Amino acid sequence: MKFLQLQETLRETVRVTARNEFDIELENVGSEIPPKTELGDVAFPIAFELAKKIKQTTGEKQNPREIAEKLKAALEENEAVERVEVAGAGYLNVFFNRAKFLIESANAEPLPKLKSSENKTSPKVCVEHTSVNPNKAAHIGHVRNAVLGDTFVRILRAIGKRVEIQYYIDNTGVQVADVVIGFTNLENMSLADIKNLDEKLAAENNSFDFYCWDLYAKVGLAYQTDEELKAKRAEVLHLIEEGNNPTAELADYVVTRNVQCIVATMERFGIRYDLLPRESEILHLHFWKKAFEEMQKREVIKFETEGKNAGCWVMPFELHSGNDEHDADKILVRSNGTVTYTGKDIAYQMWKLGLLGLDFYYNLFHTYAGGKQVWITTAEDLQSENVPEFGKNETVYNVIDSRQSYPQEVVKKGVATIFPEKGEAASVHLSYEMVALSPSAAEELGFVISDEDKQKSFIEMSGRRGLGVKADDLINRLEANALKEVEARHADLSVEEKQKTAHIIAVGALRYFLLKFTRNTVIIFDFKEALSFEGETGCFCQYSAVRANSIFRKLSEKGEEVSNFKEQISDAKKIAEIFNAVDGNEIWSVLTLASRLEETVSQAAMAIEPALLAKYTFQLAKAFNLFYHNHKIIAQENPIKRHVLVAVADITRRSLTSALNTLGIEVPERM
RNA sequence: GCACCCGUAGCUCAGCUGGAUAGAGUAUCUGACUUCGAAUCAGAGGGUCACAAGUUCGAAUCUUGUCGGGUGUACCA
Repeated sequence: MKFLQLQETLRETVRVTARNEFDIELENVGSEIPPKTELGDVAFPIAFELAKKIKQTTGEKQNPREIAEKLKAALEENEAVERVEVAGAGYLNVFFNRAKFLIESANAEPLPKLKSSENKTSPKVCVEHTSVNPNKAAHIGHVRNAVLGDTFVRILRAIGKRVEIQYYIDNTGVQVADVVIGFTNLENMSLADIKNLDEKLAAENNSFDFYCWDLYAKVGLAYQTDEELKAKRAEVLHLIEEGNNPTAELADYVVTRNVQCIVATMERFGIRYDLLPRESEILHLHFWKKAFEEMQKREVIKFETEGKNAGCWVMPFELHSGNDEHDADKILVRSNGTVTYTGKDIAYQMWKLGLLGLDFYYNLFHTYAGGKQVWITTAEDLQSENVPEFGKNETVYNVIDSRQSYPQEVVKKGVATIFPEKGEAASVHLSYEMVALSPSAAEELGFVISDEDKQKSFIEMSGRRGLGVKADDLINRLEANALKEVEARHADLSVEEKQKTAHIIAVGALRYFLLKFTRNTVIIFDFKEALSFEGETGCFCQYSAVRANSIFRKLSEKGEEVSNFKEQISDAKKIAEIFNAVDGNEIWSVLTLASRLEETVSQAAMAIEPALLAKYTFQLAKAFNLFYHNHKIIAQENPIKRHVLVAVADITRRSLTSALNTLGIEVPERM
């Protein structure tokens, strides 16, 4: 809608007037939403600032109210503006022409369809998220990562960006080695045995990643007493990295099966990927070697010949001053010649930004329902056809929890040091705080909590300890609860419809629960709160949209279609009377709130904060519920008022639906 | 030690680049289904915005300090 543009136009008017009348250049003109509709639709507390600046430049003392009067006249020239009031010590409160606004909004899209997201030549950005190690099932912490990443993707697309979604597969890390050791040493299984087990699990309706979850925890436990087993880890890790041997083959099977499970889990939450880049290819296709050469050529790393880092290649840093215990420099190549994770990450980041000069080979990994494809990298050229163009991104957003902000800083600064022409702005760490368990939630999961842990306000989840809420378990519980509610309300629906509805509600509940917290808030997981369908929840927002839709279903049954109403919304004078009536402000405030979606999405994109959109969606749903209770639409007798109410309800439900979809939440038919 | 994050109602959290009377949800209490759907709505109580100083027309928001909590600071990933 045109709320955003109107606000920008008014801002420009303020800027121009300040220049012409007072010879003052205003860089950014702040605006705010007045606390009450009665105080206007947008306010500029700019006169105070102008008074100060005039005094600074000319020494002349001017009354803010007089300054505001001059701006008021200029703002009132805009025909979308009904009037401007100067309030308090110098607030400029702008009131829009309500009837005109409604007429224009009735036919506008809540989020304008932007062509550039489909334009193949416009610059592309990359969002990398999920990054669950492929050795176990995903837990709720991983889901926070994926939901944040996925929602940010939807926000970027809504503002017209082309986006590439990657899930990095760390298939040569120690976690994978640990599970491999579990299979080969604790369970004495061969690859064939594992395949048999996999089939058996599938037949029993158990999943491979859940099995690995338990096995990984067992290995962790065994390490505590079995030094010999722990020593085996380095050996297995080396074999996996090297490739082309039975251990690597076994590891590859385990990894691929886990990735399949995790991709399927995420699909349940509406999360899909474009590409799964694997660490093994970064090694085998010599990405690191190329990056290393580039760093040497540009002289941004040095070989230490003495001191405690002797024999290592390091990247010098002044990130933090460093002291006796901790070095300021970051080791990229160990003294034994192997590359650290951060080193590999720099090479990967270079590739993502199109700076490496090398590329992967690709193979189709999976085709989603509806035909969308997800690709995986390979080390050999498999002559795949119709491979999309990956990499070469303008900007890269890495969704990684805040505990990794130091290595992320190294990657960002590292790449920027190697390629000053690209700069630091191209690498964005989309950082967020972890999901932890309250001691009581951990006990509820059946874990024995130490006295020390009981004292803590929260307990970190740990794959190694098998401590965590598994994503599939949680969504299963949510679906079961939702199904009970749907059955109680809509017994007449078919089983499929009930299940589909329960699924949509469950996803809405979980996604909203994870998105309503701002990124740097630690979520202390609480079952009661996460499982709730009441209050500030996704379900609340969905319910609001469902009720709105049911009004239009009823209207449609009576043969009244929305398009007819739009045509009848034309008589500005009569519409104005409705808005000027006692309950006019209430109707108007829902309309203006519904018109702020585009602005909110753009704010969420700028601030990289999906919670802004989640909060807005809830506010809008709440405003609609109030409107719904106070105004009977179908029964409304005054025809003009009825048209206005229908138009406002329609604009609101479309905005609400768009907002929810941008959060990855669907609106069911009935619930 | 150093770096980053956090401290707002009993609890869980919002509060945008400083702006009008600090807001939600939840919990507690009270009311509303013969109505376009009660997974809803209305009302009540509940605050020294950790503490102190500073910046200014104006501070929960910015600066500094103090206290309390978290995370990181690996030749782990």
